[in-house]
Amino acid sequence: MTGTTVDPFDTLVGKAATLDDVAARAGVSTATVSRFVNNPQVVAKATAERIRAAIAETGYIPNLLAGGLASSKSKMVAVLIPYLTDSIFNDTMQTMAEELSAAGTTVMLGLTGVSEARTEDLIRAAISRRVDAIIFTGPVTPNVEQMVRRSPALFIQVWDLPEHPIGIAVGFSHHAAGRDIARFLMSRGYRRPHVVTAQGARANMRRDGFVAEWLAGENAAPTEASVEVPSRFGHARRIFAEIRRLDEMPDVVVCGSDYLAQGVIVEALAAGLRVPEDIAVVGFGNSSIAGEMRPTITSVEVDGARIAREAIAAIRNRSGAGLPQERWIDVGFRLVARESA
Amino acid sequence: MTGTTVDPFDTLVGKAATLDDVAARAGVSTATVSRFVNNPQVVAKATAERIRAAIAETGYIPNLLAGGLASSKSKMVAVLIPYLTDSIFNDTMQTMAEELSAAGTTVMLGLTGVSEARTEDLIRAAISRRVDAIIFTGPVTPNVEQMVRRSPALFIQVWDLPEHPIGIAVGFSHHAAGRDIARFLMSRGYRRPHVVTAQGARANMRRDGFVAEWLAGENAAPTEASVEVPSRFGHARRIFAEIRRLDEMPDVVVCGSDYLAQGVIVEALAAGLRVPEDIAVVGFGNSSIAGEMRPTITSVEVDGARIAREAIAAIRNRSGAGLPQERWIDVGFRLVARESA
DNA sequence: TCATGGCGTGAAGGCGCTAGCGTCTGCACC
DNA sequence: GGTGCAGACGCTAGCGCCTTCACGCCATGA
Repeated sequence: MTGTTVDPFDTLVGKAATLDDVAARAGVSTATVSRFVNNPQVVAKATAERIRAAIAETGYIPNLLAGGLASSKSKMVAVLIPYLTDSIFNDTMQTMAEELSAAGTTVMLGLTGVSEARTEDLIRAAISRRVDAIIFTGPVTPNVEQMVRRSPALFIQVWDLPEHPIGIAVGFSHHAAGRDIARFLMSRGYRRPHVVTAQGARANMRRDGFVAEWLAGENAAPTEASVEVPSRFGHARRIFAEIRRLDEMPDVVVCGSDYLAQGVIVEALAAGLRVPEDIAVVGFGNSSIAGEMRPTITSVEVDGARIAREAIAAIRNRSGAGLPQERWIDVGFRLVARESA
Repeated sequence: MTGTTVDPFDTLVGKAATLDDVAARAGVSTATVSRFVNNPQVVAKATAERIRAAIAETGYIPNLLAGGLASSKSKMVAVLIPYLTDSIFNDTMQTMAEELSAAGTTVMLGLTGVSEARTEDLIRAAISRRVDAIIFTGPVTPNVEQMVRRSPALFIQVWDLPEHPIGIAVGFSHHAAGRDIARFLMSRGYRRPHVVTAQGARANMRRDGFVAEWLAGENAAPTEASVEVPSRFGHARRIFAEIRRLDEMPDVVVCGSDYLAQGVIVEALAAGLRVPEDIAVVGFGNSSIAGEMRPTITSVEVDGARIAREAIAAIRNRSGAGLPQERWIDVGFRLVARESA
């Protein structure tokens, strides 16, 4: 099945057809072919038919590098997220990629991790390609801000609502989400939460929201733990081991993602504990697994797909009429009570 | 937090600097600046320093649309996978995106789903952007084959080793993987496997490999079930319910992904069964959860990161010397026996 | 001293396409 | 038959950059 050595170049036959080739073949000017490609209804029926045929015969595929250069519109948007695996942004990303390509827009994917240098490189790369928009999730460094302000690309910060967005923001208040989780747990009578926070700005905002509300309720301070981002299933072993070493077992574990929550449940069950009777668990993100796990996981639903759609609408809106837009789009969140807490 | 209406355009200050601006400021020709940007070591030390300063002062960011057009090299590769969520390609994708952007190459992401039309659109879009390579996973339709053969882009099929790859292939034999799972289960004394296959070419090859080997061992035919792709955690409920309705309970469930395997384990445990004593489970892909689940999941390890690296090496190799390359790169696989079977 | 050869640089011609500006044609109307 | 008016189309000047070619300069060796 291996060993044969070939030159993969050999598949190429001749040179790719250009607008000129098509135009010559159809007996029209390049301008008309260009119009046909970008705006078919402005060319006459008969001409359109000839051009269509010429394109089919030549196998012409437009060169968007040239087109983008000439029109200074790239029909490309960059989407920058920290991780792909076990990521809370998965739904957003999936919807984004689906809807953008359905609309004929190319998606440039960038994985920033937690590195500022990497982030800046990716922003620079995006601007280099003259993307129409940059969809971004994460903290904005001064360098990034400067580059972005200089660029005509629309800058969209998603999954958060910063006070001073550079462009526009589509997200929700993480502080409020944390607060609502605290209220929910208090209403259910939980007394000793253990808060597991991932090392990231947004997770910290939720944590602060939770703790502030919790303390406002005249409760003792919750115990806490921290995990690296992304907050994954696999972190659960250590987290659970730590919990067992606490002086007093918490009665509920507040997790930064449903994957981590799932892991904690698995560990608890394996240790012979009942969930939620012996220990309750709360997730975040309402990933599909939250409703599918046994027990089902109480979580905070964030409509990732809607975030994607709002972002895309903003892009379309701007490239169209250039209307003034809302600077913040709050998609809210919703606590979904299930079996685990 | 909302309501203020602004024009996000207001962030733009003037026009982006071009090569000419930098050249004028540094007192050199555009050719020299271009050389500095693409191949710094060929310009003299002192000149380089002047150019560096000019770039910093102007905030120049190269226009890769123009650069690509002129050089007919886009420094961009398209990566086309079916899904992002719960996908077995996640590791490959993550590594791909990390290493490519580290190498200054832009990643164009395309989600093909299971639609041939969508796939063809994405291939066309990739060629439109004159990508250097297309990394592809899935069946190749005649239309795709034709477009790809006409294009100078390197076509790399990953996660599989088709008999007649269009460009090159990086993967492993799914048939052999299925066969080895069968052998493993026979050696462990299992008698009644239940095979859950996702609706996809590769999954079917594994299934065929499994069944052929199983029957060769003078065993009764296994029971089977099928799930939509991607084979996810959430499918487990239905699968498990079906299993319970079988005349005879299987003693092992062979799953198309670790996520599904995880789901089956959760269902089994929730039903009071012991894993693997009452029912064993085998996954596929050796995702991180396989080693983290309780019980840990027996799975087939495929080095997704290596697939990514081999693919990238092939691209680099070709754009460099253009050496003849292996047409097939077999990264193999490895059955990892753990607690669940 | 003079040829030789690098090395660093500049000039100029595209790369393939778009968009503004103009022209031409056909048709309705007077 | 002349006029006006669109609709359809062609011309042309770039978009910003890369790359070949040629040139001048200086160090080297004979």
